[in-house]
Amino acid sequence: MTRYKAPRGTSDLVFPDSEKMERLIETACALMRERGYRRIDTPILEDTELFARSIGEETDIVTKEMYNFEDRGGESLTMRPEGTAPVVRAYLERGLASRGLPVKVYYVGPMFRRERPQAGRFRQFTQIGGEAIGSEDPFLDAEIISFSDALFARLGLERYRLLVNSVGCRECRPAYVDRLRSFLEAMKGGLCEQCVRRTDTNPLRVFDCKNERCRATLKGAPTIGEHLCPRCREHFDALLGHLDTMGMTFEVDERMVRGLDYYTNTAFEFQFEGLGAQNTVCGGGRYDGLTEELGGPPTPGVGYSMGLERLLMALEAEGLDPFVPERLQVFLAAAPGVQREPVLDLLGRLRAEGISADTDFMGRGLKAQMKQADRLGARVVVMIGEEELASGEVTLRDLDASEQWRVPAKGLVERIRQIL
RNA sequence: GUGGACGUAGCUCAGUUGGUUAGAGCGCCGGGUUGUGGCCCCGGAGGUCGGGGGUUCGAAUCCCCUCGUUCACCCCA
Repeated sequence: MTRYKAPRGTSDLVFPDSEKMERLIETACALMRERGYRRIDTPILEDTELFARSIGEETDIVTKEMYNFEDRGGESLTMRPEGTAPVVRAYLERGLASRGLPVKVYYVGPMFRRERPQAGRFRQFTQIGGEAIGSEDPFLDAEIISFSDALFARLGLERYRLLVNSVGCRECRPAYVDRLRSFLEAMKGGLCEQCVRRTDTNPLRVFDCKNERCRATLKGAPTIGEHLCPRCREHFDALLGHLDTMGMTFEVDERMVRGLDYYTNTAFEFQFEGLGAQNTVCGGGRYDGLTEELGGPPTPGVGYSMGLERLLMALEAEGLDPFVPERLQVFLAAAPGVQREPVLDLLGRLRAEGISADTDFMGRGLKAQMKQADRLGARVVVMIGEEELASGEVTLRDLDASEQWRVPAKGLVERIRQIL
């Protein structure tokens, strides 16, 4: 056991897992591009204030989960806990609106939250996310939501469900929350200790309580659905209609709340089976007030973010393995005593042709080199020995077919191409 | 932040009521083929038994503390 270990909640991603993640990222990014989204990369560090303002001063993320620190110049910086606020900040700072609305962008990268790790929860995790800024058309909400569905379909995933809800706007939500709060205060006797506490801090959360008595008490609670203003109602109904026509199956879950303050109207989540307690792989929604909160002009926006480690777990849970690792195409094995020059020359020529090639660097015997070739999944081995060199030939072995031939070094590349 | 479970080779794990040089399988290195993989056979390397303290003639094994991992709560991707 070595002295240094990866910090709690972080881990090394080692091959072949690292390659699965790489392929997953490639697949997801390609799908975003197919839908007209362009790539954006924002810094991992941002002003602490950016997150406090956007996510909400009282949220768990801001009050206890952020990695923030004072840098040597005295500024308070934070390692991003999520991707939306930085994107919106960049949208404003870079004047992306002038590139034409809506601005549709996607990002991939690490996010950081200082929580206790558990199944599907890490302190550093990878998200892919997309944001569509500039339109309040519910069709755009539907497009954002349908991305996940399309990605899951491409990966072969099936055991998931989509939950959607409307959390209202800046007018109707506070009114609803007040009404809910007074209901909860009146029914205090029928609630557990935690729910009584939540009545003050985050009343919407009481709907998550598993306690039987609370559930019974909450039967008569006012729902957000009954309290949406006409505008929000219309937006939500239109969204549901669009999801229908897109052929997506979903459940309206009026108890679903998102953990970030900036959401308005649409909120949605994709949950999977078999992932443990952390079963949400993708979450998102609309954030029509966020740009103003950050000092910009009123601009609507919708987005999603997806946890890629969780997505990998979902694949595992469904027994899917869509990413076969790439094989090495050629391994060059030189018999002991053979000069380096002809080996390096051939290696260079193969690589220049775009053929993946590797060779021995351990000074091993031929047998051990063959073993290495096998371990690397090489398709063919080119053996170079004194004899071959003398006659201007090499031995070409097809490891899959277990056949080999003496071939002239001249047409070797062409010959290898035939096998591959 | 709270609670439970668990820490023995790179990995997965054995280790009998505390007893002498701590084991297996896989992996790794080498040999069986002085120029040939995957199967098989043989050999080898590799372990402060998470760390510290205590009990004992003797601790991987019992006790305490500590660190770590893991699962759950809170909350979330």
